[in-house]
Amino acid sequence: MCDVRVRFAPSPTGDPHVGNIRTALFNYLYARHTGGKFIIRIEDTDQVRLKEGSDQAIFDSLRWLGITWDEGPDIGGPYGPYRQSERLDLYKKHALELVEKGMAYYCFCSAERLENMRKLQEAAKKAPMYDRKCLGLTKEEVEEKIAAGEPYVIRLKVPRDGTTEFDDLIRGRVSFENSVIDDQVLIKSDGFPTYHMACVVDDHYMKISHVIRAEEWISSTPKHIILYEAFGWTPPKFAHAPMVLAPDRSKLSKRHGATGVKEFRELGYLPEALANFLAFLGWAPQDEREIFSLEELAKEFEIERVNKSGAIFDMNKLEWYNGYYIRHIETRDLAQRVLPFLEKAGMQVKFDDYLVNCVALVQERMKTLAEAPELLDFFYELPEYDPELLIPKKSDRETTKLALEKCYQVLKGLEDWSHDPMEEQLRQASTDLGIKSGQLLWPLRAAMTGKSASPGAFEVTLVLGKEEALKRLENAISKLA
RNA sequence: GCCCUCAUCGUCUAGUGGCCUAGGACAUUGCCCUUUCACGGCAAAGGCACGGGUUCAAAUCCCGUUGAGGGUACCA
Repeated sequence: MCDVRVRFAPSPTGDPHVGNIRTALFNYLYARHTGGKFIIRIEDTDQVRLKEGSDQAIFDSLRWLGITWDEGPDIGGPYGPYRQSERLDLYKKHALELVEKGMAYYCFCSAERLENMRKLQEAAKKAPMYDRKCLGLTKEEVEEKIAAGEPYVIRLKVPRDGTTEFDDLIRGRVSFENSVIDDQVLIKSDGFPTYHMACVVDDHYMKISHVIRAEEWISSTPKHIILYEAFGWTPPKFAHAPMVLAPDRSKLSKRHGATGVKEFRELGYLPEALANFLAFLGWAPQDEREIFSLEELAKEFEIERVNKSGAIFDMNKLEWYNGYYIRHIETRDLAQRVLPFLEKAGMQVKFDDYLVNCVALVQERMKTLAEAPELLDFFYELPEYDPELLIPKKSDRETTKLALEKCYQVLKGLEDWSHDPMEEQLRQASTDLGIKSGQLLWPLRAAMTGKSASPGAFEVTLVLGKEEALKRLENAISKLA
């Protein structure tokens, strides 16, 4: 039994997509579950789509989520290099070996000819496939063309009969007629390998045991298996995870809103929440638990339990997870995480006990870290507000003014600035005035916060401190004068 | 068009032939808690795509239909 070695092989085209990261997560969890290795390989074979700085964006996103790897371009490993652009010779060498064996061939057809050919085939309602024009070239003709500097690609000669099958760990047996598989380009005219070539060669030399990737790769798998066979290599095991879809069931893309990990980070989602949510997109444990840390996921995750059908990325559920994690992490920790969002909103805030005390009061109301500024701003600066805000629905201006003045007296005389005596005396005060507690507490809360929705009156008053509380009461009373 | 894959509440899912009168979570609605907003508690509504088989028994197995998704590139 061979050791488990799995890999995440993104192409560096920008901020990694949550769908890709879900695939990375599954690989990671499988590796950790089995005690195997998790490898990162950068597939930078498309010089056109390549985006500068993407490697870093990918590493950052994974690290942020808590995903660690055992081998990769940044940390090296025994089977490097882990960047395909640094392995070009290897691919070329193996492609030539296939040509030598008669299993691949040079093709000099122009893009225009290929395009015309496809159009004709489509018009004739036939599957568009390369017509093997260049397969008929003699060795001499090929050499002549190469010598003349004609651009060329190397194509795999796919058998025209028989079937290619594989046992997918998630889907069971999948079978393709070879006759529908095109003669895949292996080496492009710029000398770079195609995905199919590079991925097979690398997975072999990096001793990858399981290829866990998204469903969109199912129809490429037979091409890969044919390649493994051509080289005389044993293919790895395959597992094709379901797609991550948008609410309209199409592929999740930018027009549906946030799709990149970095975006979710900036939107104020916690890595714990995103990871937990993503793990549940296409996978679920046997029992009914919903909350899992990465460690717990690694313990429970089984590739055989991954679902077959596409999963819609439901923002509502993500938000719920996020709120849950916000409520359950340490308050000091939350305060720490909230700080950059407050600074970004232009608030003059530093990390201190006051901040922690404030955060404690909004912790169970916060769904994303990005909401922190609007939830906390009044603790630092009382916002402008309409005097009408002070007056509860079931009260009037006079009563409210009286209530506020009473609050002022009570708070001013309150020696023990703590919750229970404050509550006791304020409730007593409303009784004394012959009004309902709401007729006194709403105005107090509104005076303290300048908001219609906020944490409770006692809690806020307590945190603001006597001096500030009295100041805000004076301000409120003058508004009603 | 051709090939492949998939199909349980609106969404994520549990379910591997009898424990299913189909369970949970999110979202929705109502009630409770309550000074507001949240949180929390309780409750309601809501689903096995359709049609045939197989079987004493089917959400579960088989076939077909329909629908959805993916692939069909010198992109990955």
